[in-house]
Amino acid sequence: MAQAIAIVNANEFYVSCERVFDPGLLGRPVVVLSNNDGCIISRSREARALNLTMGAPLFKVQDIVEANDVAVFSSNYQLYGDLSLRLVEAFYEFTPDVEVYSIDEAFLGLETHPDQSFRDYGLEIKAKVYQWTGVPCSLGISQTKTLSKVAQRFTKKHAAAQGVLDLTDQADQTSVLEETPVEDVWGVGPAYGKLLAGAGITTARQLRDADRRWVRRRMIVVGARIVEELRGISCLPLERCPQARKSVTCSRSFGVLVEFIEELREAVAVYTTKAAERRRRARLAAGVVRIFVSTNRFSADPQYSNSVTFELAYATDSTEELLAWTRKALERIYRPGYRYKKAGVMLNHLTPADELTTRLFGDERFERSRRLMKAVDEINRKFGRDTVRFDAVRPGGRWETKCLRRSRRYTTCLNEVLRIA
DNA sequence: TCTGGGGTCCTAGGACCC
DNA sequence: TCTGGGGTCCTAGGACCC
Repeated sequence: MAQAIAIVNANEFYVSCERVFDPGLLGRPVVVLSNNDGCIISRSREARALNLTMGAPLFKVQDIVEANDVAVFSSNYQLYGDLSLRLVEAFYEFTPDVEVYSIDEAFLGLETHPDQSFRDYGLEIKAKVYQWTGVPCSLGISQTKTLSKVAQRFTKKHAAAQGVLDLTDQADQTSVLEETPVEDVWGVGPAYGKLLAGAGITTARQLRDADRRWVRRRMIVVGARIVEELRGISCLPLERCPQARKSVTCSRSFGVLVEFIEELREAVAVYTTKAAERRRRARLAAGVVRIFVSTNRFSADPQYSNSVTFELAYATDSTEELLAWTRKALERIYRPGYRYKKAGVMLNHLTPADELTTRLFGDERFERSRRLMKAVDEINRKFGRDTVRFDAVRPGGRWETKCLRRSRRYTTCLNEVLRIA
């Protein structure tokens, strides 16, 4: 029995999700935009060929988009999240050793029988995922996560090996690492890429064979681990149980610039509610609340950004209580005379909500508040988001994030399901 | 006119304590 | 004038990921 780690990565995931429900998009250039319809965050192969780069602001590439009839979508996270769950279900058909790494990829612990190659096994996984979801993916297989990533990116980039590359053999590793630019290694970003280039290290193979102490000194333990992993020594084990979140943020850019505190208040209240709902779903209470506001950093307007953090005497998961805190926080940092572009709410020091200590004062009121939240959550679950809400929470303001080209929520919203005429 | 959002980990350095 | 050593805790900031 042979063992290895595989990374399965959905190709152009958001674009692929859009294509699942609209096959007319196949073969066409397609892009998906970030929140507020700002930047390109997913591109089809055809869009890439038009030089539409990752992260490009839409307004800067509008000419290319129009000249080539590029299909443009706002991001539809309900749809992508739902398809992501279906991908994971497919993975579990093959192994219980699944680490969901992000919305579009997972590490799998693989075991094969002597008469089965990793590559054949990988092809089976790829086929099953496609059959179940309609989403194409690529796989890399090797001894460590970092090597598997190298393999997966290599097969994707060179459209080689039908999207499944087994890189468990050492001689193969050396030749692929040699052809891999060092910035393509998982964990090497722009800053480290530059540092390494300065030292004459431009390929993944050179990094693998670099002096350990030098790397440890200049790229801290993170870099040292990368080198070990490239040498086939696993430092990043598969994590089957996801670690509990340490923080949760809800922040958005505004659709229009906001000057007055009344509108900021509405936005902050909406973000607070979202963050609190997410925490209650995960049964976690927050001990620290932080809010921030900022102007548009790209504009020539006077700039201001600030944040404030409150440590709560008692952790809470009640929207009611959190709203009071974030409202107070906003008063503290709001300065008139600026045009605000963005605000956000962050919850920290998350602790299990069932283990909250009894409060010395006001515990009864807190319990009442929690019962209220429970009822609110149930109603909203049954009848849809914001069926009941606090008065401070007013969605639909001018400030709301733009989302003009969202496809239908085919899988999560009953009145948006696909119709067949 | 229009430029995303949500995370993690690691370290240096300051504050503070004995 | 001379001015220790070691520990902990916290935060800000850098780097990376998707």
